[in-house]
Amino acid sequence: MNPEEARDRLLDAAERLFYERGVQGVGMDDLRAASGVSLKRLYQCFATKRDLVEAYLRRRDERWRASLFDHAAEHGDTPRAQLLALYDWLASWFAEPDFRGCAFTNSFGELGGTEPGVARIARDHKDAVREQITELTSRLGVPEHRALADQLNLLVEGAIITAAISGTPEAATHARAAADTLLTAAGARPTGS
Amino acid sequence: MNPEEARDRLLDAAERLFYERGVQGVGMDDLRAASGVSLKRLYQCFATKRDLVEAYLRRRDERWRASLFDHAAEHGDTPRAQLLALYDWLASWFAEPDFRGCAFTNSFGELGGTEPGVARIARDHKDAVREQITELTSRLGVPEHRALADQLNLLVEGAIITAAISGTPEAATHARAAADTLLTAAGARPTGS
DNA sequence: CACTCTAGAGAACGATCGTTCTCGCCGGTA
DNA sequence: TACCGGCGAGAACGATCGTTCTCTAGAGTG
Repeated sequence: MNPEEARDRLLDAAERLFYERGVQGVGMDDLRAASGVSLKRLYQCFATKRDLVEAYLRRRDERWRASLFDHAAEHGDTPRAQLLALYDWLASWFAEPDFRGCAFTNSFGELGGTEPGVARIARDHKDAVREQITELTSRLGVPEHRALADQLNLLVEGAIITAAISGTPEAATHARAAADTLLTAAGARPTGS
Repeated sequence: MNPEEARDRLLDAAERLFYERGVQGVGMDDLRAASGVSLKRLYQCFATKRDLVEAYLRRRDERWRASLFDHAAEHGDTPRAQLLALYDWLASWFAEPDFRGCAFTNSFGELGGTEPGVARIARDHKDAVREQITELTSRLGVPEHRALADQLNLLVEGAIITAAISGTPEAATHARAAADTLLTAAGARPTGS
């Protein structure tokens, strides 16, 4: 097994186990067993558990945002439709059987108070999401598009945490309806959807 | 020291330390030191750490909701004003120096995947908050008041997690503005505020 | 005073965990 | 063949932690 493959398998195992059980609920030996990578190679790839946790979060940030905003770009021909498509993506995410909320929110809750690196990665992730939403609202041609983006972002965050803790996906449809109202009130032309 | 006082001091220490560092970041000896209650009495009050964690969360649920909705009742003479007052309460909470988000969200992120008791308490808490918001929207005299309550609740949740991770309190004002828009769109008479 | 009961301080125990070390095996090379 | 370097398996180490146990001192009671 070459080093890149070992690293990928470790990150795959880390993503699955950390997300499912929390960081402190997964031991290095669990990761060895789940990845098939020996402890010696594991510590060659990641000198400490903290390094592995941060690499896991950074990779997840990139993939998660790409998946969300690629979906939006592909499922809407207007900025307004693209913004509403965010909530459709959330709905299908919430329906996945192993959905357990936002990995960054969960990691922040677990480690944010004691691990500044984790807190910073969570903050960077949330900032990046909000920035990409702002990019979409900027194309609506409405005044106060930044304030609108902040409000739409709150609906995204609220839907994720509500769906995670309630265990039901309906928060996505509530968020979508609220977003539709806010878009209309902000002056975005309705698209009929 | 009588048993009730020991219990109170333990719960006070637990609330402060668990909220600040996360459950797994606090040892039983830390709680002993912070509370001044000996380990022997600690285990007389709470047979296991899990029992203490759940008691901490239950007490916090009662106090937190009472504080939020008492403030709403006292700072609004109409249902609409009371609903908007929720976000003012959030703003002052977010500004507290040791604010670190929702204790239930944080505990769910840390332990929800492995401790069903914690997951259930978090779910009960969120359900209770939403129920109390629904109680307020029911007095607005608008159609679809339940859907409106769900949407206002998403703004509350989104504001809490956003303020926690960003470290800034501005999410409360964004949430309030969005709530105002949603209330108006739902047909609630403006109060001028 | 003698006895008993309780509580506190802190040691001890057993489990877990992050990290490192040992050892034996195998592939490449002269 | 003889050597060598790196690898995997898993033991070992040291720290932490939840929980229990020991020992001692003191308060209450006759």
